[in-house]
Amino acid sequence: MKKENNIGFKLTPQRLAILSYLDGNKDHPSAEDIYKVISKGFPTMSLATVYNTLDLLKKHNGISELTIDPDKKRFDPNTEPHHHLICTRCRRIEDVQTGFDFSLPLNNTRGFEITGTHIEFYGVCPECKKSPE
Amino acid sequence: MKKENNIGFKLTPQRLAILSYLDGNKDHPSAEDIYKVISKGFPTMSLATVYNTLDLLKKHNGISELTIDPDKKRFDPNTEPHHHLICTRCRRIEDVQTGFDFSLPLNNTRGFEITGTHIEFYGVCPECKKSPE
DNA sequence: CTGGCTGCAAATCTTTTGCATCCTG
DNA sequence: CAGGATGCAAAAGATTTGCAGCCAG
Repeated sequence: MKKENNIGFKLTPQRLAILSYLDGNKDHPSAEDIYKVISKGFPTMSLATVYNTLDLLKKHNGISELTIDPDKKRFDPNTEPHHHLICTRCRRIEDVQTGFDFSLPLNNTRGFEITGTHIEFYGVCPECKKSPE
Repeated sequence: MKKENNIGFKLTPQRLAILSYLDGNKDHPSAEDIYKVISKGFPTMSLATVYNTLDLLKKHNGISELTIDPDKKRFDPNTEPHHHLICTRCRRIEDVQTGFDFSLPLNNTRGFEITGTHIEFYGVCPECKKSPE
């Protein structure tokens, strides 16, 4: 079988490692996070390759890039529309499935043609609530 | 923007320049944007001072930091709760006043204690709609 | 005089890019 | 051999930090 998938790029061992790490991952990892984990069992992995692969996946709609974290980009293998719960203490990010979709009242769109909506719910997660401040 | 800034820190000329530039500003400028504008009429302004002042304002709730732009932090002198319309082509960001506040259904909070909500509406602004792609 | 502020430069951190090398077909 | 992929290192951008000098109270 050809080492090529249906969307036009080669599935090299490095890319497979990244793909399998991301598959089903709910941690919204950064490029660095991904690199650290994968390079343990895959010493030749390069950070540049991680970024390359993430770009590739982004372009092919395999992942989405989150702008939630002010310090770095995070990536989400869940490309279905959904929202996020963000802990303001530990920066944990959890998915919130939609099912309560929300539209901007038409008189408020300022002439924009709306193509998507993302809601961020900020709060304190159960873990952090246990310890004061 | 809150004008209680006398409490706790000095209003130096540099800080006043930054404050007056931000006051009422609807452009959601980055630190660099602020620096570029102010340093024209204020040649001794330093980028570090811009960052220092922005940090100070952030701590005193005079501004909020937006995580909307993947490439850099942007700052918003409007500290009232509100949401944003983001043009995916030109990256323009416009305010959307609330008035349709939105709560996460209780059974979805995953144990988080919600403290705030921010909605991002993505779309194409009137200007960008004029020109194809 | 003292402490806070400024501005410069250096340092950090994240992300991108250039390029030589290495497959793989 | 050709083209894509990898990995290293350098570059680029944004932000932070260290520090000496300055200024106001």
